[in-house]
Amino acid sequence: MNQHITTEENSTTEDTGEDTVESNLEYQACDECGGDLREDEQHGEVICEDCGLIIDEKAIDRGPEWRAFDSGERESKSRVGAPTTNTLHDKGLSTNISWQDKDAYGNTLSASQRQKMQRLRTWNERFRTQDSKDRNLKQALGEISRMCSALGLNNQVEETAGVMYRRCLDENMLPGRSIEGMATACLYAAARQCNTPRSLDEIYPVCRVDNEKAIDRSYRYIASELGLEMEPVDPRQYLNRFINGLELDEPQAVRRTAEELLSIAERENIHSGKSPTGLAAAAIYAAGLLENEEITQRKVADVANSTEVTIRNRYQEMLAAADYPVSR
DNA sequence: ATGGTTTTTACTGCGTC
DNA sequence: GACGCGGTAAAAACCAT
Repeated sequence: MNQHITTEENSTTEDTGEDTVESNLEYQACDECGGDLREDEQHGEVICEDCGLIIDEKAIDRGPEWRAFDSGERESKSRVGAPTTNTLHDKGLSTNISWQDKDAYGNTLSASQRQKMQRLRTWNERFRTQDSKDRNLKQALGEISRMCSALGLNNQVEETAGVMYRRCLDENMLPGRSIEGMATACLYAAARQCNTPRSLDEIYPVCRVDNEKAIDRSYRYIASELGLEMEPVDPRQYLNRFINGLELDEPQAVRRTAEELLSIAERENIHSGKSPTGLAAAAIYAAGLLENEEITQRKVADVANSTEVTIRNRYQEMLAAADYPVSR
């Protein structure tokens, strides 16, 4: 049984997000060529349909759109209360007292009322995070949220990571492990499952875990304990991001060629056992050669967190497998 | 723990600008 | 001389067993 954890039911952007995003994008045009923009939700990127320029890597959570224009929509969109979210430790269901000292009409409160509200806030906060699990969860979700922002990962990843962490907590997997480590591991797994992988090398600098291996260990633990069936990362998922990190004249040509090379590599079975980032880097470098782009091994290695040696080995194998150089 | 594989580190020589 | 590239050897990391 393939137990992919997703949060489709609870995703706040699920049913309304798509049309909303599409209609928003209609009004925007690509800076480079003026083409239409398309949101690649899988990769959390906004891409120009024509030239493929990535306009925005960090998907913005545009939040729920609660408008309904006919009875059908009203039916499908109707909810009781606010949407629940796994990014808050109580799923956003608890009382929240505004920090502003305003009443419902926006009028400023009197001094005594202000004092009263302050006391209520204090107590509300105490009840909200009453037991240790809640406090634990609150901290973990805060960490996950922070790291998601730092890494430019979208809300779906945050939700998924949140669900995973909850499961870890429910299954009593936390004792003896650090909250930060498990939260980071959940995020790593979630990013992979949402097809927006980030390598451990990328995650490590933004997390608050002091050793990189601990994350890896926790990740494996989670994956096996929760029965996640994690497939190896597809190197193609790194292409856009890495290419974007290089300043190229024809990024799209390079991307297409690199994609092709990776597909061939996959077909010829020279990819298994090799690091996905290294493969992606080598494909980009090789594509650069074929497309007459000036890309140095050093630069690709840098954006891909790999090394020149690895790129050399991989790209030669790939070109050989592809029977290149064939000029095109 | 162990052995096989892959990646990284460090160093070298070569050609070019 | 700096730079990009290719190769190598040895260390380190990784992975299945």
